[in-house]
Amino acid sequence: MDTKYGRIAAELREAIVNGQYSPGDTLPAIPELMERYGVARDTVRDAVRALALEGLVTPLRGVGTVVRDTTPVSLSYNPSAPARTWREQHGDSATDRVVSSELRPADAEIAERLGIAPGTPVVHRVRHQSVKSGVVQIHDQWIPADIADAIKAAGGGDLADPESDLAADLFTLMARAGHAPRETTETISARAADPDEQETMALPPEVPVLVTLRVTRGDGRPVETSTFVGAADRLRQSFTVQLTY
Amino acid sequence: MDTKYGRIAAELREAIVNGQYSPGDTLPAIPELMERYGVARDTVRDAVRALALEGLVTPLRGVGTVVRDTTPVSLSYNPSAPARTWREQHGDSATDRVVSSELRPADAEIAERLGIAPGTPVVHRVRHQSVKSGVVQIHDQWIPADIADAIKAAGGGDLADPESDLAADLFTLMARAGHAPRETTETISARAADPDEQETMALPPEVPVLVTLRVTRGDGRPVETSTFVGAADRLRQSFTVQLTY
DNA sequence: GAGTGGTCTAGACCACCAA
DNA sequence: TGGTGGTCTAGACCACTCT
Repeated sequence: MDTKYGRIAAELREAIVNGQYSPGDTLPAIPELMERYGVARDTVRDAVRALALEGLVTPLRGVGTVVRDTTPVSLSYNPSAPARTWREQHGDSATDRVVSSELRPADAEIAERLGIAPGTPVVHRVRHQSVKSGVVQIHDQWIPADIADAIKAAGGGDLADPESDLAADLFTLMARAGHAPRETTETISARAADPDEQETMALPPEVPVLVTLRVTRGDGRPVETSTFVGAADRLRQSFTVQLTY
Repeated sequence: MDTKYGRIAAELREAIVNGQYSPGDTLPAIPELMERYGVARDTVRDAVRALALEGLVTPLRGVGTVVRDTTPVSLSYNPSAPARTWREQHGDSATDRVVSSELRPADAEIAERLGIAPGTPVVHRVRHQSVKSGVVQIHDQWIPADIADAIKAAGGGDLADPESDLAADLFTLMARAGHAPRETTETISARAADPDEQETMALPPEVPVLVTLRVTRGDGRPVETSTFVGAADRLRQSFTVQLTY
């Protein structure tokens, strides 16, 4: 890059990856960078925008340009033990917090994913999955109300109550309640983050999100569907499939 | 968005999704938009940049701001028939072209993925996988040279020759040559596109790429590793896993 | 209130492409 | 050569956060 803002971005990038700025630190303010490099305000902003685009920094009005933590977070799909919890995968400093859980009528998209009529009651649960540096994935999950009822009847706990401590992981509870998951399909894509997502995960607008749609089927019907949204520059999703040749 | 550039972007976005501009068309030039909206040049550019960030348009110097084709392209992973070809998945207008194929020493990363010593010869194949509107995925593949030799000896064709027509899909050839694939692991993430990728897939710099790393193992050793890089706003990758509860 | 980043202007020059 | 987008300036005003 032989532009001014490109050179400034390169210098700042170098300083960040070399550890001269640590995650949480703020870069020098725009007026200071203007003076240091002898350029106009918009030139500095172009440089900062380039870094934000790479996911290295998050400019915050009234605060400064904050250096992000870009340590990768891996999600692995292991068919023989697919329901490992977030904390089991990421250690004790990780948290998986249920932020809401309620009974609602299914909208058109969820109804289609679950193979039910729109308006049928479903339990909608939202979790924020975090590592030390903050929320890295938002998990929206929908479960048909009759399956939630079966789990409650089997002593598994009340899914629609965000305060309820469940007796085990959801798939195990489903199995105990006679709705054992048999097969799961995930569809992965990426897109720009919406403002809500930017706020919860402290993402600069330029960092995309990895979006995973999951539909889990039991015997003859879907038992659960989920949408996972995570910071694309930090998540790695892996899975293994057996082949027959 | 109650900024000027946000409103201009919204109007242009509306016109694009409504079909007033078709893929390949150019938006009105910057000076015309300046006059139409009564704003300064950089305000128009901010609006155009927002659209480029969403993957809707690609500004090209000397040409204009070109509207992109954003039809989604789905990739599905079907364990019972995992080696479906690109054309089988996407129809006759799709192409899967081998752009290079050569014998080379493995670099450190590839050696690690294949479990061999750095410098061991491997066949490196590069394909461009396209749909009607252009290249949407770049597939880099590495195969240990001894396995390529075994395939050649079994009459499957010369992998290192980009002109060679192979007798069947690679995994089938491997099975015939005594190196049947047994298991494959894919790791998916997303990141900004590098300049090469931007050029081959006609991506605006703001559109991220979905990156899939694949390692395929046969009996006791990796038989192949691949890197797939595709336009994240167009690709959907899905896979299905059987569960046991 | 002081300091931060966000938006916007009017004008200039440059790099690139097509006819 | 004329038109396109890309960069850059100097200055202004605004929105937001923190103390």
